[in-house]
Parts: sequence; C-alpha cells; structure tokens
Amino acid sequence: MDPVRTIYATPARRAIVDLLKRERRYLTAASIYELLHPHQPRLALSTVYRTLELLSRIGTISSRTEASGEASYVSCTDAHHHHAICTVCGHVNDVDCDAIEGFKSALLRNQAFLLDEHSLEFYGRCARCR
Amino acid sequence: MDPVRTIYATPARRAIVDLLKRERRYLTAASIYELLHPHQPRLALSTVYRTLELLSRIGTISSRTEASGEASYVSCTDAHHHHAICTVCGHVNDVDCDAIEGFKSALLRNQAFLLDEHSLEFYGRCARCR
DNA sequence: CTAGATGCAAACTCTTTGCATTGCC
DNA sequence: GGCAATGCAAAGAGTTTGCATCTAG
Repeated sequence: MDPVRTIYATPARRAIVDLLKRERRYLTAASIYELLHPHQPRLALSTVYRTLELLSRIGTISSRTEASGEASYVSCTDAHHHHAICTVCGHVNDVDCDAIEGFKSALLRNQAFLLDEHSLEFYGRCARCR
Repeated sequence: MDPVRTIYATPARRAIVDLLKRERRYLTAASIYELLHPHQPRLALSTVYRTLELLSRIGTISSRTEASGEASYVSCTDAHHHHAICTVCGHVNDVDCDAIEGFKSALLRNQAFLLDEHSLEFYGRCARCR
C-alpha cells in the first residue's frame, strides 16, 4: 500500500487556499499567480500548478475548463453538488441536486440509459448582480 | 457588416462530417486524424482543427473538454439539449431538458439566482452496454 | 479565374517535469 | 536532520498561424 506522505503547510499553499476561499469564483492558475505575485515575489507558477493539483486531489477545490481551454478552480465542499455561476461577477453558489432524481428515472424509462454520474453547471445572475 | 464568405465542400470536410455522423461519440482532433489518415494520406492535422472550428461555429457539432484537457467533438442537432454519454462505448444520446424548469424556479426562490443558461452531462451505461 | 482551403512547419499557450536548493516539522 | 516543497528552466502536449500551393465553384 501507499506510504503515507506528510503534507506541509507552506506559505505558498496557505496563500492559495486563502485566496480561493476569499474569492469564491473560478480562477485560473495564471490569475492566481498574478494576484499573489505582488505579495509573494518568489512564488513560481509551477508551485501554483502543483498546489492546485494537490488541492483537487484532496477535495478542497473543484475545477472546470474555460471555453478558452484553460483550467480554472474554485474552493468548495466535498459533498456532491453543482455550481451556479454568476455571468456578471463570477460568484459561485453551491446547489444541491435532488431534482436530478426525477430526471434519472425518466432517462431510464425513455432511453434505457442507466445514469451513474452527471455534471451540471448553471449560468445566470446572482442576487447582487441582477 | 461582414462580407459573406463562401464555404466550399472539400473532400476533407466531407470525410470529417461523415465520420462524426457515423460514430456519434466524442472524438478528439487527434483521433479523427488517426481514423481518416489511412484513407486520406495527405490530410493534415491542422485541417482537422480548422474544420472542427468551422463546424462548431455553424452549429453542426458540439464540443467538450476531456479530463486530460483535450477538446473532443460530436455531431449533434442545434436545438438546446444535453448529452447522455455511455461510459462503456462512448455513445452519445441527446436528452431534452424540460425537467430543468422546476429546478430553475427553486433556484430563484432559494438563492435569488436568475438562471440564464445551464450545461449538463450525463454519464452511465447505454441500452447496449448495460 | 479567383476566393477559399490545404499542407507543412514554425510558433504559441498552457501545463508538467527534472533537479538542485530551501524549508517545514 | 530528513522528507517534502520550491524555484527555475526546459520539455511536453495540444492547438493555432503564416505562407506558398492547390482547388472548388
């Protein structure tokens, strides 16, 4: 079995986690780097990528792919849920997915499709931006 | 205003459209190139990319991003709908989205989020692969 | 004939990796 | 002190672009 690997709390990691928790919107590795660089001039972009990979793996953040092809990340809970993304400010709300259940049985009935997983994103205007 | 640009029906374009219609599953530019190359030895990968870009633009195909970050494409209708993707064979079924409407009003009520668009993918086993 | 499409190669963007050095615990 | 993390630079992977040539209409 895998040897347990100790994870250190380093300044770079703390800064990235704090930023993502504070912003609550999808940020790319490059934009995270740009936002932190003024305060941490020694920070390397590769460290940002390595930290994002770590945080995804342990479930602290979730990722999506922008239309441009860039990956972006947002801090989130690990329970299964979906994201309502404000098209004005980018703010991300978590949304649970009970309503999917009705869909699931219809899908099996109509198309004989047995649903295992689903991925869902909402785009609209949040309370502040309407 | 934009000058109207004539679109030619070339062998490369016909081959790519035919392949996507025949396969009905998500294919990357590289896999399209691999599948067609034996029959069209002069075909260039850049032509595949340019054709996919064109087909997306005119609405003949739709694209997604694989976990690896690669873009992949499937032929589809232009009416708004979602995809049920078989995790065994990759076959893609179109699924309409009436059930989303109930979700939409709950979202507005509970989180004051005004839904404009949504994107939804299903993963499971199609009729043939269960 | 001519605007539009192609092949080829080079350029670009985003991301990952190797390695010597630094730092957390 | 020792394992883990970092910075830096170089390599990778996927995609795009410039340009001369070719071709559909």
